[in-house]
Amino acid sequence: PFLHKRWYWLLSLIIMRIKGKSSDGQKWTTLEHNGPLFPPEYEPLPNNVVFYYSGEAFKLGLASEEIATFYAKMLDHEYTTKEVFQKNFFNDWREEMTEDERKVIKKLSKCNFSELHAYFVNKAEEKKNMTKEEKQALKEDNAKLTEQYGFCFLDGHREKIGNFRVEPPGLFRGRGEHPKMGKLKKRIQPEDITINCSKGSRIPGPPQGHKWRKVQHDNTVTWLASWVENIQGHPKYIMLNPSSKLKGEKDWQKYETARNLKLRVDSIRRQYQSDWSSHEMRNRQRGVALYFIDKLALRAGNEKEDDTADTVGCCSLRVEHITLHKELDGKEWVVEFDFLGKDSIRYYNKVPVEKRVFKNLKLFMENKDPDDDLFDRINTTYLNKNLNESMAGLTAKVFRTFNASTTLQDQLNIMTKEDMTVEEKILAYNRANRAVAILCNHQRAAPKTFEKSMQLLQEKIKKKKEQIELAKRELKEAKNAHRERPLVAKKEKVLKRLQEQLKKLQLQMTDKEENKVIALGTSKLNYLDPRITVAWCKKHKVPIEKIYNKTQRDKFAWAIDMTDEDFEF
DNA sequence: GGACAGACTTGCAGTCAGAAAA
DNA sequence: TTTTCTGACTGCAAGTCTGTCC
Repeated sequence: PFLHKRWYWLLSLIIMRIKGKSSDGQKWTTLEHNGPLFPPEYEPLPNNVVFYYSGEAFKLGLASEEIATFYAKMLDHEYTTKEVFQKNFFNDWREEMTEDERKVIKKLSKCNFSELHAYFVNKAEEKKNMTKEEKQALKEDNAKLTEQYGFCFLDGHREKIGNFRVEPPGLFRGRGEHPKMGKLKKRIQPEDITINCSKGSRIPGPPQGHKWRKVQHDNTVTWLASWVENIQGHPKYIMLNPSSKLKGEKDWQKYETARNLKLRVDSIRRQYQSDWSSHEMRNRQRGVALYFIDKLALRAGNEKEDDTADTVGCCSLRVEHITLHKELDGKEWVVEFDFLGKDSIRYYNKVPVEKRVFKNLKLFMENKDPDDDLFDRINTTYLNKNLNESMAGLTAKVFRTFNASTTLQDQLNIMTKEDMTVEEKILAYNRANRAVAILCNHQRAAPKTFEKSMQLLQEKIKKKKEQIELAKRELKEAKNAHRERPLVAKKEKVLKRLQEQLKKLQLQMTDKEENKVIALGTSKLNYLDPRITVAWCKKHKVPIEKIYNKTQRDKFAWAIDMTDEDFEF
C-alpha cells in the first residue's frame, strides 16, 4: 500500500521483462470468470406484422422469420441494394427454411419485408420515447449485467473484460467489395463455446439445459472464451479490456520494441539501401519493399484467403497498383500508388523516390501482367525473418509504430511554443497527431453533419466579431465621455474576454476543417507511445484530460503513472 | 518452405448517452 | 424542459505474426 503507483508499474514491468525472456509463454497463473453473456433469444413478431410473398401474406416459421427480420432491419441501408449481398442473403435464408417455405419462396424480388421494417422503425422510436424512469431502469439492468459478466479475476486482480457478450446472429457485413456480404451469421450456442480458466477455479455455469463445448485450462493464452464463427471459420475470443494489466504490459512492450528500432534504424536503412544494388533479385525486392514500409508506413501485406475483399499491403502489391513517372509535376522519379489497403481504404500517393528504387521497380515490372505480384520473390514471412535477424522482436509493423511515434515527438518539439495558450497547444498537438494519421493513411468518411456544423461555427464567429466591434465602441465611449475608471476597466475586460472567445472559435474551426476526412483515433490508440503525450502534457502544463478521454486514460494508465516530463521517445 | 490454424492487434462505422442549444 | 449535436464507446471485421505440421 505504500508503494507509489509509478514504482509499482516499473517493478511489475521489470519483472515481466525478466519473465518474458525466459518464459514458456505463460500469461497468467489464475483466471476465474463468469463466462460470456448471451444475446436475448429471438422474440417472434406480433401477428399483425405480416410478411408478403408475391403480394400474398405468408406466415414464416420462427427460424426463417428471425432471418427475415435481419434483412428487414437493414432495408434502408445501401448494403441491401447490392447484388452480392442479396444473393448471399437469399441463399443462406433458403437453406434455413422448411421444405414448405422453400417451395413457395423462390425469388427475393417477390419478398415484401416492408411491414417488418416499419415495425422495427416504430420500435426504435418507442424506445427513444421511453420515460426517464424506464430508461433509468434499463440502464440499471445493464449495469447489473456488466457487474456480473464484465469482470474476471486474473492472478487475483479484478480486471475488466473487453467484449463479454457473445456476438448476436445477423447478416455479415464485410467491408468493401466483400464476396461474402449478406451471408447469415448464425446464433452461437453454449455448445459452440470453449471456456478457458484456471484449474481449480470456479467454472462458469452454462445457461440452463446447456453444456459448454469444452472447458480448458490453458495459461499460454489470454482469452476467457472462444467460438468459431461460421462465415470464414475463424475463431472469435472474449478477452480483457485494454485497461487491464495484461494488455497494458503488452502495449508497453510494443513501444519499447519500437524505441529499440530507433537505435538500429540507421544501420537497417543503410542495409536496405545497399540491397537496392544487390546481385540477387530477391534482395533487391526486399530492399525496396522495406524502403516502402519504412518511408511510407505501408503495412506488411500478408497473402489473403480467397473469398475476402481484394485488398493489399506492401508485399502483396501488384503491378497494376503502381505507375512510374520519370518526371511528374516537376519532380523526378515519381511512383504513383493507387490501391485498396486494410478495410478497403484507398491509398493514393505520388512519391518521388531515389533513382535506384525507380530503376528497380521498372525491373520488377518487366514482362509482367498487371495482376502479377510486384514483389514476386518475397513475402511477409521472409521479410520478418530477415528483420528479426537485424534486431530481436523486429517485424514489419514495428516500423509503423516507430515512425508514427517519432513523427509525433518531432512535430511536438517543433510546434510547441512556451508562449502559447493551452488551446493553442492543444491545436498543435492535434496537428502533430494529424501528421501521423496522414502518414498511416487513417481515413474516415466525412461526418454527415460536417457542412452544417461548419456553417454553425461560421455564424458564431461572425456574431462574436460583431460583439467585439460593439464592445470596442463602448469602450471608446466610456473612455471619452465618463472617464470613470471602474467602467473603463470593466469594458476593457469585456472586450478582452470576447477577443479570447473569438480566437478559441477560430482555432476550433481550423481544427475541424483539417480533420474532415482524417481519423485521429486509431493512431492515438495504437501507434503513438503514450509516454510522449504524458511527458508533453506535464512539461507544457496541459491537463491530460484535454488530450485523453476517460477510456484512453484507463488504457494508458501505465504511461500516466510512470512517465516524467523529460521522457523522450 | 508452404499451408494452415490460432492468437492477438488494428481499424472503421454505427450507436448511444450526455452536453449544448433552443 | 425538450431537442439537437457530438464525442465516447462498442462492435466486430480485417489485419499481423507465430507456431505446427508435413
